[in-house]
Amino acid sequence: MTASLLDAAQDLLEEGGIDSITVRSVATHAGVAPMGVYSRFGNKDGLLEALFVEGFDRLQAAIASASGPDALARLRSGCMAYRDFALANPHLYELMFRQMLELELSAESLERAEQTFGHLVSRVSDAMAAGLLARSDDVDVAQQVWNAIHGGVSLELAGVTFSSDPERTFGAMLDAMLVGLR
Amino acid sequence: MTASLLDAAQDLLEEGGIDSITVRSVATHAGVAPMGVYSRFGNKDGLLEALFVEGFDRLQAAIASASGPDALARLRSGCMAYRDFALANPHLYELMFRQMLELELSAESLERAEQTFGHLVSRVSDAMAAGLLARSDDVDVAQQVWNAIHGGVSLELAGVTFSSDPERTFGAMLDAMLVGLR
DNA sequence: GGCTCCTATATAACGCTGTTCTATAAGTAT
DNA sequence: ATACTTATAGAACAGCGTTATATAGGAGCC
Repeated sequence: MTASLLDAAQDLLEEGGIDSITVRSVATHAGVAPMGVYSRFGNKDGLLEALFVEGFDRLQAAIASASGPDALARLRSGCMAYRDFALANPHLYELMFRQMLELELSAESLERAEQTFGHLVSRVSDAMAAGLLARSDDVDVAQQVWNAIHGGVSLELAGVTFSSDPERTFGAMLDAMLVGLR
Repeated sequence: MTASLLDAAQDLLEEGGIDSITVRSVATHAGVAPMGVYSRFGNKDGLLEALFVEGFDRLQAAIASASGPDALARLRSGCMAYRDFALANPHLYELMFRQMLELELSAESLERAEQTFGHLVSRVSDAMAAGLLARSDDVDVAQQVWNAIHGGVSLELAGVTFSSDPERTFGAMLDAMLVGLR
């Protein structure tokens, strides 16, 4: 039941964006009465929070699956996977970062999101250990990288791209960043 | 009348965020009946679009006012001014980029936003002309810079900063970016 | 000046939203 | 088999954006 509600919400999200997720639409799509959302998730925000967590888990898996010949290549590959995930799940990505602004999320949910960031920190740390990035605070550098890739993805999803080849521009930004951090 | 409605909307936006902007609340705050919003702006989206345009105009002014001893310093200073603007007007900044996703804006409104980007392109172009950045497509490079600073600002506004000193981290990201583009 | 027409504003209503309340059905333990 | 707890269904409430209707005000003309 709780899974079917989540599935229904994801379907509606993919199909019609955030606004098409309403308590009634999700419940109907899952073949349940609206009250089902409240008994399972407390309220609509609880349902959105579950989507938030699932989104970060999937994002983390996408980053983790990236590979490469050396630590810096794996970092770069993970960042490209980050972009691929966002472009493949635009509405989910939007929801994940909008909820961060609007909802006050539970400690557990925030930790799930931080775990994803932790993966990025590890990759940065590995690259530093391999001498491929200048040694400094790995969390700080990971934050800088995340800033850049999140911005690139956000503007691309918003349709604000003045580049003819967004993927190439994204890669070029990433390379400039990594060169500057070397 | 149309100015007082805009002022009322800005007041409510600053005070309570995007959700506190409702047709009724804005009209009441401006001492007008709800219908006034429709006669002046067509509908609520028209009002939000007016806020969007005004936001980009103010952002452009903030970037333009930045100065420095050379072209690269002026570019960097403009980026820092970009961050200052966003932190000083968090809800307005959120609205500006959310509307880009949700509303389909008029051609004129989009052009106003593009003018702001044009200022950034000019600063990049100047830095290239002065030999302080590697010569390449200025629009493409400006996009990369915008990606990075928008991401940094967005995550900071969302409260997703694992750095102890966000301003320093933002500056470090910017420097890494500019070094990589040299 | 008085009358007509047009425009703009106010009021009420419609359909939608999230949420809550009440009553009914189902399932379990004794 | 009965009693009690739990979950579900349905209606109802306040708020939202929007629309339709009715009323007031001002401009143009005789």
